[in-house]
Amino acid sequence: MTEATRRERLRAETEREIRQAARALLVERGRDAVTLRAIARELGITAPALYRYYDSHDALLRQLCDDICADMAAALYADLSLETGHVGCKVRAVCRAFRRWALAHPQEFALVFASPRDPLGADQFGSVFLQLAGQLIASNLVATHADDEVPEVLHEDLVRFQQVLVDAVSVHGVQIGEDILNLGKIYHVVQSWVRLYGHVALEVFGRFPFAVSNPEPMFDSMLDQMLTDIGFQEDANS
Amino acid sequence: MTEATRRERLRAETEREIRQAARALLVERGRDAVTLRAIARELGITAPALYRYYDSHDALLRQLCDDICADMAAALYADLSLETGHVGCKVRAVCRAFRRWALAHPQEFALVFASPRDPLGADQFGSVFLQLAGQLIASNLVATHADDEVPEVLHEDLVRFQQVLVDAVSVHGVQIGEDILNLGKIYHVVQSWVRLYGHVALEVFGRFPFAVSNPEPMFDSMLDQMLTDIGFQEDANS
DNA sequence: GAACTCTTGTAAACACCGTTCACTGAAACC
DNA sequence: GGTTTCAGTGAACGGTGTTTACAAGAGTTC
Repeated sequence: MTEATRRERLRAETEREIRQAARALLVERGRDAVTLRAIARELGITAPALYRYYDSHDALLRQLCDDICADMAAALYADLSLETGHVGCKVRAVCRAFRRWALAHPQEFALVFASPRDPLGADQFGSVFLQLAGQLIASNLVATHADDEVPEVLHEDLVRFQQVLVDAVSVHGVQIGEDILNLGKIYHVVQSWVRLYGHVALEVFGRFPFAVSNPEPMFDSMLDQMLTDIGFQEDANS
Repeated sequence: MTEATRRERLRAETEREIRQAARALLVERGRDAVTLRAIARELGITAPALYRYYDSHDALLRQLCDDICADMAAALYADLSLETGHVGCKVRAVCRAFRRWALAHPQEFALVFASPRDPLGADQFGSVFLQLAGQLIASNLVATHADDEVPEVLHEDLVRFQQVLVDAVSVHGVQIGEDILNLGKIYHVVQSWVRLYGHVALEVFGRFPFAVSNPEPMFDSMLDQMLTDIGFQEDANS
């Protein structure tokens, strides 16, 4: 187990502390408070020492994004594992978990999901959504959508997403045939992501055009509608 | 016209230049480049002089947000005035204009619509949307939604939005009866805002789970679906 | 026109920031 | 034991928001 040398262990430990301090600063005092000097102060070292671990402040922020994604994925998986119902229930659970996470971690959400930087890859995205989307589409419950519903101009992009989904699911050893993962279904997954993300972001940023005093039922209501539209919704009360 | 004294005119002029410089910096080099010293440098004055106009850097940023909202509203109104069709066409036009504006001004969009700061009031929001939403709801085209579709828990909040809409429309001298502006319709307007905002934000921030090479038809497709769901969509090609 | 106030700007300073560089001292290696 | 590797230091540079004391012009009053 302890193959690593003493120096390597110390380095790993310090790196862990750096990430931890950066995360705490982001959560407690916002993005602008995540400064090299503040992190160093927390660890009891000086700012230039951090350059032994990260090339720049920006690189450290990127690492922070990755950490956040990983943590979010873990949180979603955790909530998902508590849900033992059929696929529809699982989708609902993971959507609710996403909202809950975003509201509990607004700074992290803003950094990862609403910053005009490089688009994040599928892996960084937290594979939870893709995993579940794949399973959802694969399940025969969503069989009402055919390819010809989807405008031809979108085919090229949706095929790309199809590949992303196949790859995401195959990581866990599951195989999906292209006939099951058709474009009509994929299109509806994209539409669902639009609504889920839209609702959560509006709520986190307080950008509904009126004061919302009771946001949770509003979200659940949107979710019901979404699940109905996507093609399976046996009962609205989960 | 020139009631103002010479000093007042000079002050107004300087303030205008400050806003202009701040805006240019935001657009060209991002939020973090909007610095008091950079603005002052642009005007050929020193940074502390700016404190004669704004209490703090943060206050200046707030002003910047207001300016952006006003400009966006003007842009949307301009695009809207080019559309001479019925209400459905106007809604489509303003939604497209919103997307176009957001993509052309990503930094401004991020600042105004995706920052974890105080929620913006209805006026700051750019009254265009509310105006149009009011007109849309008032038109009998959207008559398919009844109040009992809407969960009771949401009534309180939707009534608040109802009031916001009535106020927004009445500013322009138009009166709407409560019977026409019913909760079912209002609910669908909120759902539409969720989808519109979600799609635009995902596109601006590059947060679709796959590379989108052809985003415009995807947006139009979403818009078609949205207009259909909201209850009026005579022909899909506008 | 002189004296006065109000306003707008300046310069200097403080504490903070990211980043670079020459350096130390200890761990790791041969 | 000598050498190399490397985490960490301290000083420095130019940048930031903000405060303070001060100057100089504009507007006002007598």
